[in-house]
Amino acid sequence: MQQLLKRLKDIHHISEETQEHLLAAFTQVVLPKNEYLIEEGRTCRHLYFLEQGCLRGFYNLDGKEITHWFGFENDFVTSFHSFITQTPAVENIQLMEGSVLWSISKETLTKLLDEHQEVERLLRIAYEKYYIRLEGRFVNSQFRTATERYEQLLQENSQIVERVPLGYIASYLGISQETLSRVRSRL
Amino acid sequence: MQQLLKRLKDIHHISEETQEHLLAAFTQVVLPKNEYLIEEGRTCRHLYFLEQGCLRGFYNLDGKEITHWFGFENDFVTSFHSFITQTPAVENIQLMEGSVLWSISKETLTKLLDEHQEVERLLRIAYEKYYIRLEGRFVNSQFRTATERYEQLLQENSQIVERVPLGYIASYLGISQETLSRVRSRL
DNA sequence: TTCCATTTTTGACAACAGTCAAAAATCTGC
DNA sequence: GCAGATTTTTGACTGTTGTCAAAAATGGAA
Repeated sequence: MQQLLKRLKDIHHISEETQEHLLAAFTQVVLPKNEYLIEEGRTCRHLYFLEQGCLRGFYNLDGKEITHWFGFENDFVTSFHSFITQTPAVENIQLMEGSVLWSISKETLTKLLDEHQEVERLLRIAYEKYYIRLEGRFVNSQFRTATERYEQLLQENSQIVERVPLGYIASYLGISQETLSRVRSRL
Repeated sequence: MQQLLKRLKDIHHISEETQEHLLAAFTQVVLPKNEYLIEEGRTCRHLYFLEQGCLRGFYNLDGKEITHWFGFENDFVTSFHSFITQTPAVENIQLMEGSVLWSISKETLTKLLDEHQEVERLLRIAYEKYYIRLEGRFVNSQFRTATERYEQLLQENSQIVERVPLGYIASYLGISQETLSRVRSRL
């Protein structure tokens, strides 16, 4: 739980009192490999902090599974669209390893936001960070070739390459598994 | 200015008092076609509300201009990365039509955030909306063909097609101008 | 209206990436 | 350690898109 607290404090300063309330709001969840955290069609009522393990978000397109993001240690994960709008998720989130997570419900978070101005600010800053991170990924994905994207992944996110099956990485990069295999053998 | 107020109120309820402070914080800016709002390498110190007109964000990649987003009436625009982190912008923002904007500086916004909890919440909710909008665009851009992306643009954002030169749209969709021209002639 | 600059279209060709299919390698549970 | 399932690689072929170059169309200013 110290990990979660550290991550929160890295985003924005939190008073002792708010720290206590925040930590009390999270519940530990331990799940085995391949389990689903969120399933398509169901509304996502929790936000999770991933303490240990890794997972992927994917959706179905023309019968194929498209993995569009990965989560690792110290990430906050959920289907953001579903969690924010409280509408059914279009994606699935599945554990790629047995994982330890900390969960907070939408209601509890809303309550904290009302009661602690610091939490409101913390969340605003967290969204800022997440926004510009997504923007960076978007720009890179659209305007670089498959090989360039893989090379960049190797440099900036080598743990993905080490911990994730090639097929998932291929769809994450927006290319076929065969092409990725060839790109890799060329390097 | 009523347009700006309406847009803010659509995001989240604002008290009369906060409304006054908010509106007083914005300054009108009128700029002609082709003018730059933000230039690559300079740090962006303002957030803008676009009341009338349209503009594009683009950056240079291997000597080519890549337009990666457009702004139209009622959009909040800036180089978010530069504005949030206060580091030099990697992108340019250029007016595609003569435009009327309302500008707020980073310092003024920071002050408002400190003094009005409502503004903090409004901004948090705005980021939520912008985040899930970007997420949707990301998913579509990476996993659909050029033709599909253009068809979707026609359906969901026909004003882009009507108001923006084809060359800008092509790079927005991540394809060459020639390919877009052929896609269009086939429809 | 006319001229010039800009934007869009068309053609020919090359390169990159996708698909289908099968073989090879790797991982898992017993 | 073995058998079966899963994952990765390889091969042959196809199709889409990019590039370069030139022609056609469009738009704006005088």
